[in-house]
Amino acid sequence: MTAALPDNHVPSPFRTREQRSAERAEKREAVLRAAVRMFNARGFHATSLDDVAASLGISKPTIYHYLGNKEQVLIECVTRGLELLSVAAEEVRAAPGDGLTRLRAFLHRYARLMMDDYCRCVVRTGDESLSPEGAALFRARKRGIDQSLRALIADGVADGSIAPVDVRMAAFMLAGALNWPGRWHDPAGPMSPEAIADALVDLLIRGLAPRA
Amino acid sequence: MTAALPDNHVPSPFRTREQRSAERAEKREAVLRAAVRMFNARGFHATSLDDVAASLGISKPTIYHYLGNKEQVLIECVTRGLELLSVAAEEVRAAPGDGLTRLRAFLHRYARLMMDDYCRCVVRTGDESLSPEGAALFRARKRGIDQSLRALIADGVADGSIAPVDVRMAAFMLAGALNWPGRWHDPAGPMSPEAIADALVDLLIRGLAPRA
DNA sequence: TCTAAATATTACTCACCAGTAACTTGCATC
DNA sequence: GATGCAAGTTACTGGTGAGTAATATTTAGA
Repeated sequence: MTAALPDNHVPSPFRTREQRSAERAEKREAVLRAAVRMFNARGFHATSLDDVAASLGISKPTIYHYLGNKEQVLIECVTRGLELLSVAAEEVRAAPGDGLTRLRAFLHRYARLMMDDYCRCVVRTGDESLSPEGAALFRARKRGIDQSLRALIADGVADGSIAPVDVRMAAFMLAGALNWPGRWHDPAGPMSPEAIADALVDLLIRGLAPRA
Repeated sequence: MTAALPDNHVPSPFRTREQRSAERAEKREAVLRAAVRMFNARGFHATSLDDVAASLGISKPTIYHYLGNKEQVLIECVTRGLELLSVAAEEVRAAPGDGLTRLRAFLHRYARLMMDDYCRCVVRTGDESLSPEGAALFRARKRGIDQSLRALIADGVADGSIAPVDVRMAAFMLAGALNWPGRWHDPAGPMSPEAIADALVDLLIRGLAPRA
């Protein structure tokens, strides 16, 4: 965290412009982090910004100094989560391999991400918490990820590495199964996100029927 | 709806005691039905009892005439949903057949139920909406259903009709995949609950990998 | 040293909503 | 027909929480 300092440098209590701007960004980040944790634990409506502020040892107007209003706090949180998922989707789509290999890679990353605070917030946030404009944006970004997922499935069906399934329905099924950990996973629990992702992806690809 | 009437009977505007009691039950039911729809559409916290009352053309105190408080409204709704799921679980557990056959039957009924208002409410309601006592009861009943699901999977693994999977993880995966329609399914959409259930169960049993 | 911006606070306003009190009307039974 | 219960109403209370105004304090920089 600390940058390399010149010889015999006594750390100055005075900050440069960049340091101040970085500090501001860090504080903003801390607010979002505290907020997303509370939203996930207690729900958006049941969490007051006073609570969030108190958990950081500050007062509510300080939050308004960094973020416009309560909805913007939520939007920033879900946007961060959506960004993580989108990046995963893009990277996998650009990778080589047949449909099933790439789908498996995506599912694995998706499952692990679902145990991240911001991604959990994406799954736990319903449209009803947002204003019409916010909800429209939210839906659009989710649709983008869903379409990446469908494209991967369609590729696999086309190249024969995936069984000839209904693409839309398969995408719903996979999303449901992989979103669920966002609701029940306990970070303090015994299973690591990695192990959970392994097990889930394997079950989804192979199914429950015994292999002949 | 109307009972068989004696010859030449002119319907009386006066109700018997049973009729009045049935009417009361019917009105109570209508309140729950209107409430669960709104809870599903807008979320519990975002729905006021004034809104629910207005949608029925009555006033809020009337709701309190039939139900104790807002939480009790929610509890009645989720209890109805849990009851439907429990009954399905019990019937399937009592039925004959190998593990896979019975599991498939349960999954199918579960998937269809998930498109019922009360069952959707079960999935969409988080513990945070309830008081500690309410949440404990809610969790206990959900655990019961989960254990039925696990028992069915374990039976199938034992008799060889299901691949040797991790039972806990498989139960999580199945629940996630089947709960999801409760969030996205649009009753006005083109696919019937029956068709959705068929497709999902098939995907879950067979997996995405091509059959050899 | 003086000023302006950034950071934070206390102390409010305003709206919404759960829940209640007190009252009205109508039906049913004695 | 008097009495009492059931079903509703209007009009309130009280609490909570989003968002704001006014203000204090620190720090950067001229």
